[in-house]
Amino acid sequence: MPELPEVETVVRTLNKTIKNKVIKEMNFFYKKILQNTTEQTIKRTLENQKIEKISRKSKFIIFEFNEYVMISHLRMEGKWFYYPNLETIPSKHTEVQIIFEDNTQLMYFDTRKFGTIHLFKQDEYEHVDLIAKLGPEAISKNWTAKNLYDKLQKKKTAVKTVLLDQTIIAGLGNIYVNEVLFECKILPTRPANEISIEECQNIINNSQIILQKAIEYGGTTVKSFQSSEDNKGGYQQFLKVHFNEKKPCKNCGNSVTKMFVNGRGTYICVVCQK
DNA sequence: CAGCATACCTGACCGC
DNA sequence: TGCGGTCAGGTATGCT
Repeated sequence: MPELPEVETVVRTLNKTIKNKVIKEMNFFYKKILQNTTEQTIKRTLENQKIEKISRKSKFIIFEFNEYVMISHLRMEGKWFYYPNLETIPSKHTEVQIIFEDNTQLMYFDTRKFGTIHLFKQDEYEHVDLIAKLGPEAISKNWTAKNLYDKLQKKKTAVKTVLLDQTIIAGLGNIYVNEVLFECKILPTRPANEISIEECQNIINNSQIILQKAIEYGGTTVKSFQSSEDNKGGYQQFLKVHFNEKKPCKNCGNSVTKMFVNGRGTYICVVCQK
């Protein structure tokens, strides 16, 4: 499901619904979701503990407890839904059920089973590769044109592929990178080392504008993205090229083309993007 | 190390 | 109706 705006939306929703709740019981129906721990260990560690807050690092959701953090990555289709009572019971694609002391609950669903959960000590997680290797956040002020330019200079692959590399820049995914490159009038297939410093500045500016706006609208609902069961994203209406194959380009009216770059669906206007 | 292919999974959709 | 192929918001791993 999620790129940075969708994950941010989920985190905001979770802070409204489950912050300060104490876990009574955790159930894992798909145990392979646990990457660096076991069902027995995570239950022993987190049951009876309070979720102090939920934060985000790039596309990772961080459930913060007193001494530990549980880190969830939704990958393509993961969803955390809150239910105010116990009437909803786990179903076919429920992988995790967290029941709180007040008999409310949180469930994790993931049809494709790509999502992951890690358990770390609170004071160690920022230093593990998973988190430490991430590049600057696409919406942070620390991301400068010079910084991006220097990184792109070292790569000969398609600029789109490099922008999707989370160790270069964290938070862009396939939808928004397509939108950003369209807005910048840059062909996704251009070799990264041929992107000028002015174009780097343009990529940064447009990434920040697009991601911020997507956050305001609660993300983009593709198929089933929802931050909660009754809350769908609203950014789809602003997509200019993604999902717009054969529709007229919003700038010039030429038909939007779909192609593949490094195996990912890529939407462009061949007239506007150079 | 760079760059590319493949693996991880399931379901929806399309053409025959 | 069924079958086979393709595609989907992501990332880790392994090959050349």
